[in-house]
Amino acid sequence: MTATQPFSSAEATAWARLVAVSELLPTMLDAQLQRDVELTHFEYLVLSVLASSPDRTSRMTRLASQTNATLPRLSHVARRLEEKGLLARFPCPQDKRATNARITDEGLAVLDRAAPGHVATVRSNVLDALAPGELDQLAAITASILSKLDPEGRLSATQCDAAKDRPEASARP
Amino acid sequence: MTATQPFSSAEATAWARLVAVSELLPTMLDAQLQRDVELTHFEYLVLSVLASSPDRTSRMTRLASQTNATLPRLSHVARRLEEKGLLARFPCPQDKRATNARITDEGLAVLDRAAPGHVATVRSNVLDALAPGELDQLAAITASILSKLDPEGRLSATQCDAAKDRPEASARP
DNA sequence: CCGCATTAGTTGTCATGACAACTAAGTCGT
DNA sequence: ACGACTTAGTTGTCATGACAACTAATGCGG
Repeated sequence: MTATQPFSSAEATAWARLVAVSELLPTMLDAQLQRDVELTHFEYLVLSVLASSPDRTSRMTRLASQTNATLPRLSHVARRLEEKGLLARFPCPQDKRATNARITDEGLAVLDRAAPGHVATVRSNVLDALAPGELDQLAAITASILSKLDPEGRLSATQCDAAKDRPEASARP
Repeated sequence: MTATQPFSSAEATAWARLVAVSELLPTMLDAQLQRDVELTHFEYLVLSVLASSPDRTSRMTRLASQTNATLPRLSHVARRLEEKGLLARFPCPQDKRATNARITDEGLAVLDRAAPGHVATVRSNVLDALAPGELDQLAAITASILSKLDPEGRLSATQCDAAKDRPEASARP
């Protein structure tokens, strides 16, 4: 009723589509990984971050920020992954408060089994859709948005520039 | 271990950031709306679609596709919104299988109360972050991705071009 | 070196989303 | 006009995420 017309037509379009993508993309990723290897996309992310971490190990807090998650969320997932034998937790010697998480050999195996299908899904649903030039635009736009969503730059993707520094790293997707 | 290097560095960066946005954005939207008006972002979307529908009414199936949701999901949410008095459901006279959902006066009131804060959040977290030109790039990129995620174009945002056709409509954000 | 604030994690509760199973109404072929 | 098929929607079950409350270890000021 109030006459305020908050978004311009162009803004409304872009916003509606971004919302749709944020809704559909996670669902699709979860569905594919669940179907193929009984893993959540978030679990996959956790494992893949660990796989490319020094000594296959990361502290819970750091792992949480690397995966854009809250600590409680990660803690629950770590327990489940541990029960499945894909991950091991052990106390950090230096700081007895802290917990280290390490991916097991079995975890690596599952990851290797999962990777091809996951990569194919990402390609066919996202990367292949982009016209030349749109990849860099997407990187720039998401960086802008993340700088607002995560001002402290605590979370992984914002630091993702760091990943660019080591292009030879055995980066799992 | 397998040497396949599935994503290029640029791809990995863009992808990681898109994943981060898809993770953080819905959480942030839910948090703001929940705090301010005890509404999920999805509930807000449902109400706002209804508010700009003819006769404030839409059929469940259509409403589901307009909000990028599955029918079961919408059904649950509709029941909750009905319990809160923000929405009314009644059988469609023409097709007795179908159910119409209409937003109530109270629903409109809540929506009006919610809109300013929501719009401000969207602006400050997303739209304001974009450099000139990036808005259109974002619209184009998300359109491309949606054409893969939702090939049939069943869901709202893909049809969002239709929204462009009626720029004077009392579109709620 | 003692107490208070801070940091690291874990656990419990509750709401929400996906999926499957089900009911009911319309449609189509013969 | 009758039985099979399809469409519309609802409901139940289960897993997952957010948030709050809790425990435990560290660090800092006096």
